[in-house]
Amino acid sequence: MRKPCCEKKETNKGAWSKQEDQKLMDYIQKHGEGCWRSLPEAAGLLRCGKSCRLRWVNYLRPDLKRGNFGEDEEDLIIKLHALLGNRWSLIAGRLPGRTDNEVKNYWNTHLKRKLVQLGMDPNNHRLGLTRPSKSFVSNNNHTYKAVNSNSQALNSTSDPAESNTSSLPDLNLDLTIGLPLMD
DNA sequence: AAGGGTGCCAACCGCACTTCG
DNA sequence: ACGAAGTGCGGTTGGCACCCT
Repeated sequence: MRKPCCEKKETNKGAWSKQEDQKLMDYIQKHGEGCWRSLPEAAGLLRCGKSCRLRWVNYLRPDLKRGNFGEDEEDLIIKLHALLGNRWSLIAGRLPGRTDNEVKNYWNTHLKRKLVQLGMDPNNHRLGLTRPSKSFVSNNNHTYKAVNSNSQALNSTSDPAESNTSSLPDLNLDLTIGLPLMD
């Protein structure tokens, strides 16, 4: 059994103060990202490394685009979710300035409901169809799993990309991931 | 004005994966 | 090859703000 990351020391929890944000930003500006475990102590923060990373990634990063999602972003999220399921980090990776947490929250609060209103099942993006949450065997003996229920969904014998093509026939998204540019 | 209900979002938790000695 | 440590990801929750009665 693995120890929790912040067991040894007393750490702050809950909302971040402005001072804490400032300390974290100052430290990362000077030293860059990484070494999250040792960062809190080095930066003078009573937080666990995980908490620091989350705060930076989801809130403090300078390239974040705050504010409402545009219609094009909504469309893209819906299409990507149809293809990838709940792979929020992958989906967020296609939306510059958006974080996985933000995309996930937006999906759960807005887009899920929107699809339901349009008569679509948010789990599989099919019109008027719902699948049971557990895996089952379909008529043609393919085993399906609910796309929403876990991250292993794409490993099932019939992945969402394949099973959703009937409702999203014209998608042509380039999902290749490029290597970061080196100097 | 007050209390309850609901929605939203930031943050936490636990697990899986990756890296390193 | 193996185990420990570090990191990332997705699900869930807590709490605040707003709305309705």
